Amino acid sequence: MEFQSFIAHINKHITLTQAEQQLLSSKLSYRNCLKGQYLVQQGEVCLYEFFIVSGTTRTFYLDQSGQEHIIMFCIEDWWTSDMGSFITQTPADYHIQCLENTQIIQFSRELKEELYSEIPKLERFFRKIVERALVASQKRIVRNLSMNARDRYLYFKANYPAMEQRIPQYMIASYLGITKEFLSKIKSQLLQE
Amino acid sequence: MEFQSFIAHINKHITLTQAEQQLLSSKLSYRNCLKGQYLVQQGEVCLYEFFIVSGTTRTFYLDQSGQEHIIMFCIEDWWTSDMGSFITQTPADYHIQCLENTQIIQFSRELKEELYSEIPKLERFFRKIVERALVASQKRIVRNLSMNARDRYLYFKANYPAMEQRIPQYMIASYLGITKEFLSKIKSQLLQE
DNA sequence: CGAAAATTTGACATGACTCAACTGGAGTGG
DNA sequence: CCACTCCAGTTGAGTCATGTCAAATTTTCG
Repeated sequence: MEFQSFIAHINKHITLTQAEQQLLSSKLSYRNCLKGQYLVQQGEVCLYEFFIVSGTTRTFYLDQSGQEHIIMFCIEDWWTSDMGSFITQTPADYHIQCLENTQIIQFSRELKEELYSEIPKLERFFRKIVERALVASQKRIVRNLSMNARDRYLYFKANYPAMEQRIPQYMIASYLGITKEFLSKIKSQLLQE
Repeated sequence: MEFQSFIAHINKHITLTQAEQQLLSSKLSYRNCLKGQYLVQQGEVCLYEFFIVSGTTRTFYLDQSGQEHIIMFCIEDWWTSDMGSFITQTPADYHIQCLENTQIIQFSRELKEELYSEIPKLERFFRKIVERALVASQKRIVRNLSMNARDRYLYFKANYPAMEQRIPQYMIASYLGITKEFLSKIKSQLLQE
């Protein structure tokens, strides 16, 4: 079946009948995005939630002084969106950009409402996904509060080894909340040990 | 009716019938907690989600060096819990403590499952609540990344004026990610302007 | 009133930033 | 295949925001 990986992802959290899987599949479509392409632009209303089938995205905030602050990276099997914008239909706070060619499935509000009414179980699925994301987000706050730059980098390296390869260092620095120069110094210091 | 404020809170997000309101009320009970009391202890499994009827709580992480890092304050009409612990039944990452005498309604996993099956709409309600919390959490990450200590304080003051009165300064400092001494210096500097 | 807790203040230390110069690939075009 | 450019990454000197520690002061509350 075509949307196998997505269905499998859902079945990790709830159990869909064959009929429900069929119904769901019939409403989906893939979209292929190029490296560099924007899925959401800060200031414009975010119309979708995105499930990443393959590829990588970054979500970042551009402040008044033109600096980028990376909130999250997203890889296959994860969801991304500017949720605040999506649920209230107000201008997005963040940009979401593909860092590689990326294949996604996108969910508009209408599609989600339709799915909720036809497969009410999905309400539970999305609740669980958001719960997980909230837990991760709070843990990130704690790390930023309680760890210094060096330890945050070591944590990142240990927990997202795949990302360290695929993502340029200056973006990792931004994600960690430090400058690219300082990350470079941390790395060279770590090598000397 | 007894659980009026709670029912009103729910009705802000979904619409319950009279019968559903009755049913819901019949399953709830208040619990009164004293200032200083812990609702959740780091290291122990968190058994409930809490709705705050009145009072204030803080959620904080105690690191190896014994330092406290405040993740959030909670006041009336909000929810608090260690969600990671609650949903996976693993030891909690955080302490949750009452800063005043606090009246709560607590929801165990069993109660929530029961409610979900009897009032499926609540699935949607909780999804929305968690979505809101996630949006707030991500915004906090961005503020911590993009603003300096002084601006974070001004933001806090402007957006949570009520809390500034009720919460000791050293906790606000911890929430902002700075030391109490430095917050004190920021305040005195602001006064001189 | 008195003790404990919270806040303030000052001297000094340091982690992280800025800026500018330099290095080294990865294209690109002649 | 070389020369050129562009972008990511490195390195170093100087600076700044914030932290540490210790003492003084104020507030809270039994």
